[in-house]
Amino acid sequence: MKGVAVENGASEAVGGGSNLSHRIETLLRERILKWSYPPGLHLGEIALCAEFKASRIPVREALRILAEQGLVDKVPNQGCFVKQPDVEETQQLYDMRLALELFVVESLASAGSLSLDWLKEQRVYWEPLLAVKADDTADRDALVDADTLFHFGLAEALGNQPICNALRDINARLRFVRLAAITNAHRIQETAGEHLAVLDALEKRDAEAARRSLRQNINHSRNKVELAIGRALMSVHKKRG
Amino acid sequence: MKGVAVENGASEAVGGGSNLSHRIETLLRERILKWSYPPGLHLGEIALCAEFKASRIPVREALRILAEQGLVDKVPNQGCFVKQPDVEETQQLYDMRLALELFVVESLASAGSLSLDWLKEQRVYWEPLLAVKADDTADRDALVDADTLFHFGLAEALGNQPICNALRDINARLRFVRLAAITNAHRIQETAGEHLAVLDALEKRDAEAARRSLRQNINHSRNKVELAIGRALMSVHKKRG
DNA sequence: GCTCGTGCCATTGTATACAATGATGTTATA
DNA sequence: TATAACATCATTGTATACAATGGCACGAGC
Repeated sequence: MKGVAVENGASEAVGGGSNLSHRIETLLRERILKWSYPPGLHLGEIALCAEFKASRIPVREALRILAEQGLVDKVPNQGCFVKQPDVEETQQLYDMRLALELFVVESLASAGSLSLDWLKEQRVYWEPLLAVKADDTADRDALVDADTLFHFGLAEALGNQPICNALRDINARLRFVRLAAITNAHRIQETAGEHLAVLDALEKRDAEAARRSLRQNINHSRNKVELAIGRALMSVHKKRG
Repeated sequence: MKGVAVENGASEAVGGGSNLSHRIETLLRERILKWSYPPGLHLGEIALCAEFKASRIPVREALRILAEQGLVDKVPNQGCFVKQPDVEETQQLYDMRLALELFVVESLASAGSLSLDWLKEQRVYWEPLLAVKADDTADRDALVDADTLFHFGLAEALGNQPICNALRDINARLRFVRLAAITNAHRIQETAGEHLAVLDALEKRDAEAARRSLRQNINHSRNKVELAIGRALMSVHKKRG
């Protein structure tokens, strides 16, 4: 381990990879996802070079990757801009997620290849949340992570790498919006119920029921997120005006 | 300047994008897909620099993109290698394609949003192929293109950009293998029949039937490709031995 | 004969520099 | 005042150069 002597003013430890490109990429992604860089912000290569005290090469690499993942927009001769939340695109990403996950649960139900340990583990997590109280200030980040683990765990159980990768990418593009997906106690209960329904169906190897429950879950989430994007855009506009 | 005696006579005009990275990327992809670069071939940055008379920067970019698309493997401290056809990965890509396309036809059938023009156009193309003769030396490339257009047309009709992009990527990764998918008259007839069945189901807005026919079509294709990969690998091994 | 250390080399990451392209802003003229 | 030509700047693509890391082979020592 070597001491990382070169760091920017915000000297938070960047867990990221070993090379500078990756560190910059991680930092940028973090700031974009946390809205620390507001949507529409111009990300000039030279400005970023100054900010990270790096040359253009690593910055370019980072921007390229973020552009591929859809977190920044690359306008041909003007530079990069922090992606604006886009309702239509978000809906479409949700649809793609739905497409992949429907297939996943259908396959899992047919194959019955889901480990019982995992099923139990998920049950243990979600069942208590059926009775969550309104004023329960549950850790939202933890909930979002658990939700991710639930969905991602299904995909992993199928063992299809391309599908897992695609879902990971979709998740990255949706995450800064999904923070708003689980907002209140009602939605937490609802989510828990839907997840448990999926688990039940998988255990019974009922593919149709699994598809139905999963579709319900994702569509509910999608609807919440649509509202959240509206709010977020409004707030951004307010800040600008 | 080092006199590296690498002469590629391929001075053909590369239609590709305007920048060097993109041209190199296109050339490399072409050669990999055409098996002009055999699987496992080491693609050293410096060798490629010499070959394309470019500096490392564009070459790196090209290699990176190809690595992302899965056409080359990037081994941490050894460089890039032309991807070996991988039966398991191919199967998984087919599964992912199936996942996306099942959702596409299901949605299209439910929404009934497929243009009648497109339906007719596809019918006109595939119906004659039901009666193709054994010795009919149809243009295989044209058939593969038509097949691609059929499947891609469905996705486009749904208008979901992320799904279209994903399918395009999958196609790129499968293409050098799919050339072997439609091999004989029997399979051509079968394919035509399956496609027409999908079209019928979509016209009747029967989502289940559409899913069934599409699944059949893709699974048949998948099976053929599995055999083709086996043959290809065998041939490569023979050449090596 | 086997194992371990060392030095060389390929790969990789990064920095700096230069050319070209397209956008923007300014000024001069009608 | 409006428009057109021009100057300037930001972005982008590319080249060359240097540092660092890890692998591999060769040779020395046990």
